[in-house]
Amino acid sequence: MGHIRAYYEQITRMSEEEWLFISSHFTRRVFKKGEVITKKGDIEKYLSFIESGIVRYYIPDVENELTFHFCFDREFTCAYDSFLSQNPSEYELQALTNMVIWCINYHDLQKVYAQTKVGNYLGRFAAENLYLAKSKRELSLLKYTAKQRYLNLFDENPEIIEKIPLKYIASYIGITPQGLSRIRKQII
Amino acid sequence: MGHIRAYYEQITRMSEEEWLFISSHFTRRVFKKGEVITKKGDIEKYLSFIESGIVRYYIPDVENELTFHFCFDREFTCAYDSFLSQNPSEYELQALTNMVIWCINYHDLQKVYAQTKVGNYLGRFAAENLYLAKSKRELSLLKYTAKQRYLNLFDENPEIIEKIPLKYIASYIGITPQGLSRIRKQII
DNA sequence: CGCCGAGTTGAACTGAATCAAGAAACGTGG
DNA sequence: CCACGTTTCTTGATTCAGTTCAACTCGGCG
Repeated sequence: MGHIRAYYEQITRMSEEEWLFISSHFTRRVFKKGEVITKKGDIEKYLSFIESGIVRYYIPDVENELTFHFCFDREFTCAYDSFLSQNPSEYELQALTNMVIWCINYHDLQKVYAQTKVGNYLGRFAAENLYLAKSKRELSLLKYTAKQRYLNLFDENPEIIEKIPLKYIASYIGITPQGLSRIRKQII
Repeated sequence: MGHIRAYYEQITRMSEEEWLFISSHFTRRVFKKGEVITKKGDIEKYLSFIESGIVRYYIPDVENELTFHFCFDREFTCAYDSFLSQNPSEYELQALTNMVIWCINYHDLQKVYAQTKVGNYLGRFAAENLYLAKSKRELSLLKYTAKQRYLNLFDENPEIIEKIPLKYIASYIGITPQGLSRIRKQII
């Protein structure tokens, strides 16, 4: 659980007391490669910190499943839309590898927000950064061709290209697996 | 300024004292149609509430200006990326109509966050909702064709279609003005 | 060994871009 | 209030990025 503390310390100082209060609400969970962490239609119960593993975010659909995000080691992961609104999720989270995560449930997090100043600050900071990341992605989708988006992934997040099956990457950058296969051929 | 209070009251209750503290930091500003509110390269000083008027968000470029957002009456408006990070803005805000806005500057907002519980809550709430809106837009860009995105605008935000020049709408849904003109012809 | 899913490749097709030109609407000054 | 220039919108012809459908290769695994 030290990884969570290290993560928080990058953002703001926190007293021992605050850390004990916050950390007491996290519990450990384990998932196998391929398992679904959060199902479409369920209400997201947990905000989770990834100790190890990779998560894929996708909208399931018999014909045309849509992958739109990945999370890695030492990041928080969550079906935020559902978690924030406490409505059923429109998408799913799947473990792409075996995983270990640390979870805090919705009500405990509300307690942290209500009872610690630092919790509230961290919550706002997290939401702001999620917003900034999505803004960047919006511009990427509007501004660049699929080929350019793929090349940008190399620079910004090579981990995605190294560790994730092509078909999911294709969906993530908004094209078909065949389309991405052709783009790759052009590049080499 | 009553509109701001009404807006806040939709989100959470607030004491008279808190309201007086918060509202004392807002100042009134006026812009003429076509004026630039926040310039690219400048650091965003203000978070602003729109009393009346329409704002366009865009990345200026001699060749290919990119419009990616609009704000209307009784919404907050801001170059958030710049405001949150206090780095120079990569985009601009322009008044599409004559406007009246109420502004709070960065340092005063930090005071509000530091000194009122309700301010912090409102800040987190705002960031979370900005995130949710961008998430929705991400999916719209990945999932639908330009034609479908245009039709969705009718349902979700007809104000945009009624009040905003076609060339900006085209950019917003990710196509050229010529492209949108053709799509329109198909629909009628 | 044979099966299955992931990735590649080819051919025909499509949505949207680009280039170019004309029509309509808009704003400003006389 | 009209006339003129500018901007916005439309339309046509051509090009291009990426899709779709289909067939094939490759590697992992029971």
